[in-house]
Amino acid sequence: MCQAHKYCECPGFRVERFIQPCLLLLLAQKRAHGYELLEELRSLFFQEETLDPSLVYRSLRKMEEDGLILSEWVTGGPGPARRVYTITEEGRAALDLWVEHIRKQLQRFETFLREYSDILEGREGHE
Amino acid sequence: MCQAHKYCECPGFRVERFIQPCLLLLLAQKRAHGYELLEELRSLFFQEETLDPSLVYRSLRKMEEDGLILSEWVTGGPGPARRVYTITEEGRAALDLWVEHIRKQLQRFETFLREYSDILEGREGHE
DNA sequence: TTACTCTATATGAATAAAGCATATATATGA
DNA sequence: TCATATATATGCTTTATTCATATAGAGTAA
Repeated sequence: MCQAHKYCECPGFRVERFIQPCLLLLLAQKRAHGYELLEELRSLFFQEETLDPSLVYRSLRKMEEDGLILSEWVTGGPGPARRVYTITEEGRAALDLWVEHIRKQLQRFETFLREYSDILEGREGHE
Repeated sequence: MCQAHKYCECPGFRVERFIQPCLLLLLAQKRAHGYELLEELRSLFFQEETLDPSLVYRSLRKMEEDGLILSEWVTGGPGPARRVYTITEEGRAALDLWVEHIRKQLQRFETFLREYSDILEGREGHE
């Protein structure tokens, strides 16, 4: 097994994808179906990284179960039938709470990178 | 069940704790034992939030298994025996890779918060 | 000396999140 | 007709996290 793979992308060496808040964010902008959301997630957040469609579809079903979004089947357009999702008021409230968590986590990341810089400076100082 | 609890701290509504990179970061600064690392994690990153000791100890054992850190028992000090960890070269390399991932994730968070601000402005614009 | 607390490490069991493989079906273009 | 893009979904497995609990040394207060 490739070492870089082992320490880059493998479980234990990845940062959570935060799919759920991203889906709520996109659905707060406009109603959309799963495949559309998958494409938007890829272009907006996960560019080069793989994003498993099953994770997106499963997350959507889970969020509907929890009352954060609603779905309805739309037929008649091109291609197969689409399940189109709409965010609920509960979903908007959940998004607002998510934002608080993401702000906190962002601060943790900044702390982390600051501490890391200090270590690098320490290394240089000893040269 | 409390709704705020359900949508704040419960599984599915939290941001990954990134314990492993934090442990590598702290051990890149100085060797330390688990309990010490637990306390440092709490004061530096997780202030008010609960941090389960079992997660820390289990992460440390996993990282030792993976060759990122080494441990030895230290007795003779006050209190029970401590298992003291030292980072390896492999561990330092893993930390460097983690840093890249955290920078990327930080950018995603910034994108997320920017998009969220746009939605809020949209709301205000319609008033 | 007993009870209590703090320090210190660890495991079993359950649940949640994520990844991998795969199935299904429609529509379109070569 | 065959391949590809669109679109959704489930089964299985692994990994991460939480909760509960066990163990034990050392210090301190009653």
